[in-house]
Amino acid sequence: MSRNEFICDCNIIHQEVVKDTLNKIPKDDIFFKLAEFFKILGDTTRTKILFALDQNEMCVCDIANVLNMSKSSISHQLGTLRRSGIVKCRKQGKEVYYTLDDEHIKQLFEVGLEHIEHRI
Amino acid sequence: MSRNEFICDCNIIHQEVVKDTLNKIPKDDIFFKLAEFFKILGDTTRTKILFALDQNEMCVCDIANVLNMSKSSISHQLGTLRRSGIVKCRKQGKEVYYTLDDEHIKQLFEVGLEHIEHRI
DNA sequence: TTGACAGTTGAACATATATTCAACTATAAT
DNA sequence: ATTATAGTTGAATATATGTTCAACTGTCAA
Repeated sequence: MSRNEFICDCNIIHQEVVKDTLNKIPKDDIFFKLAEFFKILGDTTRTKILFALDQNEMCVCDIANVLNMSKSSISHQLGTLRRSGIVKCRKQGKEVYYTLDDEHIKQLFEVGLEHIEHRI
Repeated sequence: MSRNEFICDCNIIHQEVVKDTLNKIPKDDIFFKLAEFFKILGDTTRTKILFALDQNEMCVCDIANVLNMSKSSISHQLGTLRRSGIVKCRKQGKEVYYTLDDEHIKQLFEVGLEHIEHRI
């Protein structure tokens, strides 16, 4: 069992390590969801929105002014964040107010910033 | 001061909130680096690689076998992870062995998984 | 020296995604 | 009722990115 048992184009050099890892590795859908979550955080517009909402509840126009971007663009991103369960909104009159809906965001930012500092 | 002072296409509805947020918000390059870091984690292939490396030091072929993907693809992703300072490698003979080079990865995975659980 | 294999790399291709634009809904004010 | 504004949405466009392919380097063994 050293070759051609997998689709990949190389031999298994360390059978035990590979076997051990295959035993421990979670199912694909876990990685899919995990990557999907981090992908949401992997955009400057969204990270700015999340930072802003961590400071204050804000309506779409407020956010657009803070980021100096169009309402449409912000609204699209807020939709993405809402569908991911990271922000929630409440409607009041003509305005829609957004807040964070995830207690991990601040923590993730802190860890992320630590990584950045560590890399300078 | 309620209009046309910013490029964005809407009024400032809550001046104080906007002002307060603008005072607190970090500079663009911070968000750029932060998003860049999270973007790295926002791909299933890379999250799998990182999980695998968190279990064992592995060479490229080992990882390719675990993920059932081509050497080339894995090598490209390892390059991305290396340039981001998330993994490091050592060469021994023909093989190149990779390990994690960031103490935050496990922590980030845990927080990410908490978010996923919370969303089910 | 020759062949085999681990790994890297650049180009090409396919796919994903962020922003813009235009049209639309809903609410408030006159 | 009409007008103005907040916000949403789908299509289009431009850009970013992941994988494949082919060519390449470096190391080991015969």
